[in-house]
Amino acid sequence: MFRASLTSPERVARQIRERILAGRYPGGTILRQEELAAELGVSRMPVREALRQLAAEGLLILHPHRGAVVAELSLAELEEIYEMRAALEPLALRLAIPRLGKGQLGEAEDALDEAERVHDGQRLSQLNWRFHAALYRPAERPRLLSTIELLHLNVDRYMRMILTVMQHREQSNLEHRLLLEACRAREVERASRLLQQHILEAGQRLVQFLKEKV
Amino acid sequence: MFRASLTSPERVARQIRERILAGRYPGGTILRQEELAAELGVSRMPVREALRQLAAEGLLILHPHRGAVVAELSLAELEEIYEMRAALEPLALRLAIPRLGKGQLGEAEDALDEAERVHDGQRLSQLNWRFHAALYRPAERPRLLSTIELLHLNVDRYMRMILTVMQHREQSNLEHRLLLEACRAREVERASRLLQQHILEAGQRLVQFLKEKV
DNA sequence: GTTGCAAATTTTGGATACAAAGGATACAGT
DNA sequence: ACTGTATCCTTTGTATCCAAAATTTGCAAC
Repeated sequence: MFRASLTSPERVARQIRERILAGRYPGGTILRQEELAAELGVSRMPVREALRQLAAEGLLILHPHRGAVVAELSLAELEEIYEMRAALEPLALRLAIPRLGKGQLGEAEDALDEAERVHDGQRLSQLNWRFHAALYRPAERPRLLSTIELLHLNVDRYMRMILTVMQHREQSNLEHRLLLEACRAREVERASRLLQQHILEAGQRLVQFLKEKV
Repeated sequence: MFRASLTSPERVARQIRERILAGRYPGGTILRQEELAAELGVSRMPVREALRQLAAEGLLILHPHRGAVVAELSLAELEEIYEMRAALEPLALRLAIPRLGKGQLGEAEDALDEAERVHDGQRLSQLNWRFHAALYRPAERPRLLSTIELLHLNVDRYMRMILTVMQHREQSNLEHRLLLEACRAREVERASRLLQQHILEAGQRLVQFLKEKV
């Protein structure tokens, strides 16, 4: 029979991933297999598979015989990801709106409500994804959804930094509320326009924020 | 210093990938590590990493403790991939057209010329990708390009089947020529409209073809 | 002091060996 | 005959060990 039985490479991958996203391993960090293995209480073998997994997700770059380096995202690449999101997410939303039920709308609203109360970066990032994913899921496009998720994953490290800036959060919340209303009203065109604009503007704010931070 | 030194997992991944795309391992096939290892003259370890790589590419599904299964693409998923391509490729083309040089236009044209003479499925698939990639590359959006490449990879198995059907090829070549002309003339809007239409229609033809084949 | 080379060290890549999980099979009980 | 269960076999998962590659260090020559 089936059993979930999370296998070590997956557990290890999850832990390393979270460390990268939390900023504990900034871009450029060299990850040593032995070190990770010892720290996570496994041998190097599962670590190697985890590293390959994370490399496939775009969080690492594997240099043969030289090790795994945490991927650095240039501002250009960051903007690129937002361009891709701006192309894909409105597509998902368009397909989803006709099938949106009370359940998803409620889930999205709950995420927004909590996001206004909470202040932890990791949690805010989770809620942000939950909001978006709830709206896209009814489209029933698994590949599209997981591609979008991967893009989110890749900007998440930087997202978390700006998610604690109050000005950004207020603007973002406002846009989210407007988007949700458009979805409720089944106004496909307006919703997808709002979403595209929301993504592009969030991208611009993030790039701006990172530029100033240096 | 640097050395290319293709590492075994990559070699192994490439070979398995080619077998999947060529139809030698159809969807649903269970891949046994030991068997692959023996056949490719390595131990199970590089095979495992290769399998993980291919799973990340979407060609396999890894079931913990139960093995790797070649991914089956339902017609719905196939259409989904074409929807994604129709969203992403016109974006890449728009960004690329202003920067298209003689080099890329020539490369694209060469690919079309050869595609009209050649009849081998694998080669045709290569040429088809070369044509598209040549037009997108000047956009200088590496993630966008590799995402598109991944989508191509995932439909390639089915593409190869229809690429030997003369009627499809003629239609496709015609559309490619029109697209190339629009690019030469720097008509961004027309070119991106042609491309989107080309992708959606190719997807429809493929779905139709596969439906009839059953 | 700087540059070039070579040995030594570190670190990754790959193979073998062992453990554990899943599935198949045979047997016992009803 | 059928069902449930225990055991065996196959296959995957993980650890350990050895080999190969890359980096670092030390030494020598200029």
